[in-house]
Amino acid sequence: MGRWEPDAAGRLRTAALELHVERGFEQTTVAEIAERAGVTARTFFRYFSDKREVLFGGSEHLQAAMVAAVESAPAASAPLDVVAAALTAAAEMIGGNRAYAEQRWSVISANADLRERELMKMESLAAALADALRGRGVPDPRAGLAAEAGIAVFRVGFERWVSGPTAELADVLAAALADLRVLAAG
Amino acid sequence: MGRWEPDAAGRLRTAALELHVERGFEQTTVAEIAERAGVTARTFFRYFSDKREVLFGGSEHLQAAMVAAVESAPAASAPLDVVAAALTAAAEMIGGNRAYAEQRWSVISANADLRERELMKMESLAAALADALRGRGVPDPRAGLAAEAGIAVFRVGFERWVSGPTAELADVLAAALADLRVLAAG
DNA sequence: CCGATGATGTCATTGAGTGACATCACTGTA
DNA sequence: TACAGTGATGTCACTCAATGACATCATCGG
Repeated sequence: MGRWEPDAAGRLRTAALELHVERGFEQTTVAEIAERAGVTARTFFRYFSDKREVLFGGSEHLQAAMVAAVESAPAASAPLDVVAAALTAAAEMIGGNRAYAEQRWSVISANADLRERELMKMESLAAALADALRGRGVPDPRAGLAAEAGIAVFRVGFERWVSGPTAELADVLAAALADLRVLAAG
Repeated sequence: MGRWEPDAAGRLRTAALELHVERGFEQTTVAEIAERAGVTARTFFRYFSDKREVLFGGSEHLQAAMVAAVESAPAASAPLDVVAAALTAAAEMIGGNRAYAEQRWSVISANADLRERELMKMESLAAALADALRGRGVPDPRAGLAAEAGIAVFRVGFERWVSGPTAELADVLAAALADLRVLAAG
């Protein structure tokens, strides 16, 4: 046992989400989040590089899972099928916590600065996927394109999933990818 | 003639780009930009909602041109062909000033906050294109998907254009779109 | 000549973010 | 047992982005 309550970062994440739901992101100061978590604002910035970052905790795990799915896909798979495997991996990781996803989404979509950060995370994801595709031998303009297209599918599908009626995330993403294929063929 | 030098916004844009090229975005304060432009920092914030926005002046025009291209495309065109028309319109608007685009790009790509804002502008563009496609009768999941895919093509193509050897932006974008079609078919 | 207008300046304030340094429980080791 | 080292946290001071309130003043219409 340490000198302090354990898991300061987790407490900060919880406190932040609570306060953001209660009164909105802009109306919440870092000092207030820190106070609810039982630390000071200085400690907040030791765990999170800025005020927004506290809402984007699991993004490295999601990225790692999607990259792993790309790397472990059959060697013969076409690029977009590999991307499909990455989307399935993402759905497995996120699709189970719809209530949490919805709450977090309501906070993020209500604030422009948070939407910006979300886009940045998606772009980082796309860059990692593109790298992984290049590692499989997909040549350069196509690797980036397949990755970006995959992220576009993810974003459109995810938004439909959190906003719309009950459905499995994996199914929504698969349908969106199928739609993209139809579009490109038409 | 006004009481002050005209075109304060233009002077601020010029001063900002100069300073950002000279010493980088983070190492430049709003007060310094304003001083070089001959105004105060308070005036800077009257023209631009935040420090980053001064670098994204023409984005409304680009958006308007692309939306207009979508709206004036032949009624029989498939969604992705309509998007292609929008990309052509974008290339016409941007493709001429490669030196400026390169300078601006070097500033933006060197800073995470600016890349975030750039992504936000792209997303706003995608939303506007999706709206325009819906206005043409493209049903809802596909409109968003086609718009996002088009923006993905634009981003990948634009980056290739500014970074790579001499080529026409319109050609690079057309090639990227063709690549996307190949990917989706494969 | 005068009052309205609009662009700008001045001032005060809040809050994000950072660097420097102090504190203090716990750990291992002599 | 004592003591130096480590690591997480607190404290303090500071810079700078961003905003609201109010003052200033040249120009324009009457």
